[in-house]
Amino acid sequence: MNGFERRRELKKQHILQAAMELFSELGIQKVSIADIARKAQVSQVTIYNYFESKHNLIHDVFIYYVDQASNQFEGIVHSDQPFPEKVKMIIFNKKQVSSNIHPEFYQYLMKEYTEEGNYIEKIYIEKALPYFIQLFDEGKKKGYVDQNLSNEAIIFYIQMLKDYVQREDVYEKILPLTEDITNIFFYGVMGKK
Amino acid sequence: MNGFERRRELKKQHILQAAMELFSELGIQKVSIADIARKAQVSQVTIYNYFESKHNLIHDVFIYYVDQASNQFEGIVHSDQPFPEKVKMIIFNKKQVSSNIHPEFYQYLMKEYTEEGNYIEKIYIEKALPYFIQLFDEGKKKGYVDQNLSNEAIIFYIQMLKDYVQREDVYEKILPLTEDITNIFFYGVMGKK
Amino acid sequence: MNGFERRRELKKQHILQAAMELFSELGIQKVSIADIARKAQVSQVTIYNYFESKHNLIHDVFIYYVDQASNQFEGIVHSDQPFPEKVKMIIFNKKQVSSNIHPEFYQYLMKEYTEEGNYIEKIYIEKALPYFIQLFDEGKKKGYVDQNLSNEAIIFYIQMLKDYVQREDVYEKILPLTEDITNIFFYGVMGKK
Amino acid sequence: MNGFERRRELKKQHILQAAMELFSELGIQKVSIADIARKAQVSQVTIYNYFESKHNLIHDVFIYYVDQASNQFEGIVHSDQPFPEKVKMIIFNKKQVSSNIHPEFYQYLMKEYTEEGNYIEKIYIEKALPYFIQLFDEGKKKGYVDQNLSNEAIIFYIQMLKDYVQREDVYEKILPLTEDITNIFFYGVMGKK
DNA sequence: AATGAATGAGGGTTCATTCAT
DNA sequence: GATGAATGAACCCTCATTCAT
Repeated sequence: MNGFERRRELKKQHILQAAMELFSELGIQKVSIADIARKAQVSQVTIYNYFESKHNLIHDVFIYYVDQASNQFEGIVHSDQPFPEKVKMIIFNKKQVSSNIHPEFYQYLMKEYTEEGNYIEKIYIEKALPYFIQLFDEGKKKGYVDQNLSNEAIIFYIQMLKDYVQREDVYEKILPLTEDITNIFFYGVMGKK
Repeated sequence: MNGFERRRELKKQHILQAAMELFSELGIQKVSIADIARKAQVSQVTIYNYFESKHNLIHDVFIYYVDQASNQFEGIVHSDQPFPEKVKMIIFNKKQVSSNIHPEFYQYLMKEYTEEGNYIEKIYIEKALPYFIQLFDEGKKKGYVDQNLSNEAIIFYIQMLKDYVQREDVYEKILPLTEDITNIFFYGVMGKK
Repeated sequence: MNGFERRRELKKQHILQAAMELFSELGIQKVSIADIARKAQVSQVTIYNYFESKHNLIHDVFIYYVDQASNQFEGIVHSDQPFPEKVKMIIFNKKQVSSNIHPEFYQYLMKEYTEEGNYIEKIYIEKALPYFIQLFDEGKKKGYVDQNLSNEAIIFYIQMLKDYVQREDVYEKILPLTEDITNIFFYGVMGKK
Repeated sequence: MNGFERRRELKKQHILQAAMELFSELGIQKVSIADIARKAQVSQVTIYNYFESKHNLIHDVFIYYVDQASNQFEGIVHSDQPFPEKVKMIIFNKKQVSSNIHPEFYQYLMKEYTEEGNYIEKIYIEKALPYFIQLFDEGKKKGYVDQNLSNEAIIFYIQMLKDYVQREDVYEKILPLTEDITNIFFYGVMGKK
């Protein structure tokens, strides 16, 4: 990658970052291209030169998102903390780019794309899923996780928790419940016996 | 309530119902007043006569929603099925008007209103919450639920599950996991011992 | 048609008239909805309320056009002037709404519509063509027109002439040639013998 | 002309050719500079370096066009076919670059330029007209054309026919009428006596 | 000389809301 | 009270053109 391409790539990421932040804060539909252009300090047309349409931009933001997420995720999975600590971090570490897809992205993309939908899902599975599985295989081996539970069900739970915890409207209310929520996750509403 | 008022009230509910259905199907932002007017077979202005603004309409749809939900909810709580069955019904019974707020409603209202937010929350707490608490008190008494867990945490979990299960994009993938998900809810990822 | 509908119809025609004039003067592509709205003294959205899209508007202008044209045309055909005079009028009477389609309309519609294209052509044939045929049957009977010539060929000639004569860029240059052009039409470049 | 200039001239013609083809296919307004740049495989700015504006480019395409046309035209006029055959070729030979201006060019230029208009017309007259006149003088001498007809009127007819025949939307419908149309051109609607 | 990047201006279209009847 | 008609503001997108390298 030469200097030209590198600069182009940087600017692209700059725009993607701006878009991602605005999308996260306000939702996709409320953010206009003009908003993104303003935040990224480029003209609207520049965005079109890079991404061709709002649709494509959203698509690329999604990939950017998954990419960043899986990197951070990998860090946690490969760290040498005890298993429960890893799980807690994944669920509650708000600053981290969420490793699972923000639901609005996913929903939007699935509704609008249909065909590309499969491709997007593929990307997601390839990038993010393996770390989930690796993590819970570890959990099962170490006795923290019931061996009979399907990975799908566990991942569903983690994703769900992560999504919710990261939503601005619930985050604050949940903080004091951290311990209880972790407990429910590990021991269920029935509790340890 | 005389005949006039009754008719007015009916028409209002008619509009609310139409709006609710469209919001549920397409999300709030994608539904225009014109769409609602078409579906409810009234003129746009009639909607304004009743609700004054789209904002207010959404507000009222929300209340309508919570109202319907809490009624159905009450039915389940007061029925004479065993506790775990009640929980399962609440989480997985898709046809039922969701007893917790559809997240987009909640998010939208919280972001837009701020001030009224508190009022809306109050409504929600008054209407829907008591049944939750009643239900889990029953669960705790009958030994299905750990007495040390806070109601807030349990309710958070239930809401979260219900939300996710009801989302079109995940519903189908989750169906085969029903058993596992219920198990995790009751016994955690660690499983029964 | 009650008062409401009549007024609506009038306004529609008002917009159509404005659009037609602008299209004739500047071509279709150069005329923006804003231009038409300004000329018709309505808001842009009003135009959308009536016609739904620029595309549809053009379509309707076309029909409006053909309609007006065939009326005027009928007048000439049924008048009691001698045959050559009628032909001359049709070709050279510029003020008359051209009875054949302005080529840009036709081309635009054919390119964009494809499917509706057939419908449009049908309209045209139903409305305008019969008068052409009637006229030239008269011409053949009275000995002004060679009986062996196909109506298609004659109509093609007339249309072509009319189109050209009405084009702003050639009109003035042609005026002094009126006599010659008429002669060629009747007697060919070879001339009367 | 040295090597530099020659190369420059070649590139210019390359661009002109690309532009001409696109204009012919899609009309002037629908073709963007970006389209032309893509087709000619140069950057947009290169086009501006050579032609300064889209306006100028159109102008130069026009001249390029007339130039090519008059060359082909000369070939026909100076060939040794019988006169009627030459005329037929000019009118119906679609592949040949039209020797008369494509109407959209002419109209566009006339409307936009006004001042330069005269210059363009001059170019056209200088290049293309003499061959027309030469051809019809031949026709008059050989008895195919009425001596009393003005050249202007004849040329008007030829141009008009050529234009129409070359339009995609009418070409196919006209093919079966070739004979009739040629007859009308030579003998008029009245027919040979 | 040639290019990739960038942009202001404008076009078609939609929407929540108001006006007039 | 209810409606059809009308609108200003905003949105996505395109284009001819210029800037910077």
